[in-house]
Amino acid sequence: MALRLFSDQGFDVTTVEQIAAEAGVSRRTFFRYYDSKASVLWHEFDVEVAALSEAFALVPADVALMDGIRSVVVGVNHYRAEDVAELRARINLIGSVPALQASAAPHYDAWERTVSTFAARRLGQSPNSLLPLAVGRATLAVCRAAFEHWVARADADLTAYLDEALRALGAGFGPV
Amino acid sequence: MALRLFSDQGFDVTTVEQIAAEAGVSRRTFFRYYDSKASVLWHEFDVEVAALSEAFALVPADVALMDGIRSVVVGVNHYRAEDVAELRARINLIGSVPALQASAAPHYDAWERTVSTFAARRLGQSPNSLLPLAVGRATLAVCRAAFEHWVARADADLTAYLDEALRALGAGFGPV
DNA sequence: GTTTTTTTGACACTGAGTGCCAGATGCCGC
DNA sequence: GCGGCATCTGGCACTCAGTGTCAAAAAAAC
Repeated sequence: MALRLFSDQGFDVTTVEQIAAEAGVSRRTFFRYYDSKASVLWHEFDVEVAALSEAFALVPADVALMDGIRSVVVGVNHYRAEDVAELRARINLIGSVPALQASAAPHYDAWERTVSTFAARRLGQSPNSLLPLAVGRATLAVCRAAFEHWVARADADLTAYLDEALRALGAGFGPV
Repeated sequence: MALRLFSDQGFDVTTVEQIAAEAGVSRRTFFRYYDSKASVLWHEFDVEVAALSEAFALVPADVALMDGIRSVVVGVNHYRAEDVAELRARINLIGSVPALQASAAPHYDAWERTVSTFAARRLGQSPNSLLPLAVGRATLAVCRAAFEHWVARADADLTAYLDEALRALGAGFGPV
């Protein structure tokens, strides 16, 4: 499928024509199922957003804000062993191809808004207030750092990096 | 110039042909000075990255990591009163036009790397290590929240929001 | 089996971005 | 001044993503 084409020959040189042919449909039909060439890769990510949102609803009220976020995010990012190779390929592409980084914004936005909504509830503020916004953005930021760090080295579990990054965030990256 | 065209009629419907005509050059020449239609808007931002990098070099060694970051970022974001309107227009466009959000990645990346490099020096680690990466990303994340919050309401100074967001980050968004 | 609705493919079009080449423009020593 | 040089510019042609339109095909409903 598309992921293999992108990984093998590169995202930029792969045309929609090719992807469509691989899938046995016409170019025009491809664009009826996906908004763009890049959006093929974001489907899994969007699924995670939905999972995130469900998991947040189950966090007990006595868990501290950043602890709740950390447990939810780490929990949602447990992958089956047979899916890890594909996950790595996807994150690697997203992290290294400029055209794919460019396509990230709306998906990141939905992810962040999910966290912001949870933070807003906990803080008794609107999701558009400064603090909830900042919490949502910062959470994704450190997770992306963990994702990329994990892809760069094969040495540990993804969740270990996520946990470390989110703990550091919750501690204000200090005391230093 | 381009910013006015984008603000007046919208980014998407403004063609490079128009911008080039406005500047009195050909379409082809436009692309010799700018990589893309969007990159016109990022020049100022890239200038800030350079200023950031210089300011970090002057931070005394006894200032705590997140305090140093906060003072540098806030210091770099003091704008002259006559430039504020243009800044608002630019941030507003960047925050609301999908095509412009998509073009942000390389510029954000440079900004983040500047912060990561400072954090790495302070932590005695490589800029590619998990923690410095996370600090750089998270710092931009909360600043973007502050920028957008500032654009949405006209009520306070930009630096006040930046300061608030960065203080919250340094405190791990707690205690809550 | 016929009508209605959905899905698909073909075609044409816009506009971003790039490679290529020829002409214009500026700059040097002489 | 003038020829030679490098750089800048504009025109042209091309690829490819993405979109609108419409007619044919395929499914679904009756």
